[in-house]
Amino acid sequence: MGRSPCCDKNGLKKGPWTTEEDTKLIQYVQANGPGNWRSLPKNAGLQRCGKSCRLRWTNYLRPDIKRGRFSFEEEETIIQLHSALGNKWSAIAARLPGRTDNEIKNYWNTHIRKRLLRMGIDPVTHTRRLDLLDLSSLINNNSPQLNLSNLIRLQTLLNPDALRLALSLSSLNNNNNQNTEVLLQNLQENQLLNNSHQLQNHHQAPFIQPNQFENIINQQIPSNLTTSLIQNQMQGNMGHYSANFQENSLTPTTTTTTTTFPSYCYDQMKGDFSENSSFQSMNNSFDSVLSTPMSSPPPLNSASALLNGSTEDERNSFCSDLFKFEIPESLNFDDFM
DNA sequence: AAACAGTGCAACCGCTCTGAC
DNA sequence: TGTCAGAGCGGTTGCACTGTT
Repeated sequence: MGRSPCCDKNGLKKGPWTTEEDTKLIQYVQANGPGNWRSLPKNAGLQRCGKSCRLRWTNYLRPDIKRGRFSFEEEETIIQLHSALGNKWSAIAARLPGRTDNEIKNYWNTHIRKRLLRMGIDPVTHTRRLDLLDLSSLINNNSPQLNLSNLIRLQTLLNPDALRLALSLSSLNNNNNQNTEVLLQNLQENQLLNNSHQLQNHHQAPFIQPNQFENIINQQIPSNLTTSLIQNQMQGNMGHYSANFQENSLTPTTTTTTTTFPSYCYDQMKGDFSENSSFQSMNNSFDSVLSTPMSSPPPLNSASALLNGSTEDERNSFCSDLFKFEIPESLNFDDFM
């Protein structure tokens, strides 16, 4: 006849636990220790099934449970462990003292998963979902040059820093197909830069003008300059990728920006760079940054400082606005259909 | 102010897996 | 080897809270 049910469902209470029930369970477990859950409700005078008692104890009443919101470090740990372990919540919980598997699972499903999706990252595979932002449809790959009109249209959608970076990167290699690929990758990556930039400076960087844009496209940048520039930007402390594209940027009018990332973002950037031979030299910089011990307080402009004490919305916006575009009212969407 | 929708979280359900006996 | 209890997991529900209309 198979296994008998763990408890007689009839007559047993369900739903939220009362403080009285909690007190009974705590007192019983303190006196007798956890375990023997099937007989516990009867011995403790509880009208609950053993499984309900076990879940209540392990997920809520255990003295070592840490309540309250997840810290930024905990969140990072969850993401990194999930990328390695998958949905093994108990294994993840074992590495987060005071957190339960159920709590982590709920937090994943209600916060992190949504955030990753908004970032265009598949929460299962932890890889970027290109289908969410298929910029390739906006650029004519048959053109020997990057299609200027399309790029100008892109400029209306993307922060100018993104395009400056893209154009800088495109000068690294003379292969146009590869250029386009690199451009597409880094246009998306640089949404990170823009988003953090906005978070710190609380204002929108000015858009460059079309005539400036043509000058940018026509300008040739020595590849070693650009590479060293980007390498220099990776000398941020505390494991944060600090990018300052401004001093050597292609437009002289904007202010210096420093950009920081959660280390989770480094993995993505590092992976992206490693896929392209033009950027392999950057990997050492990533490695040195990632191996920097977190031994001193983070700078005020670090992601930790920004996120730990900020609101949930702010934390969301830090990573979730990666694909947020400014769309001018005059934009004709038919052009993209 | 009330109705409604969206969100977060505790708790539950059903199932599988594991280890002890 | 089969049974059982405990543990773990994915999915779901119900409710309280909050923001919007």
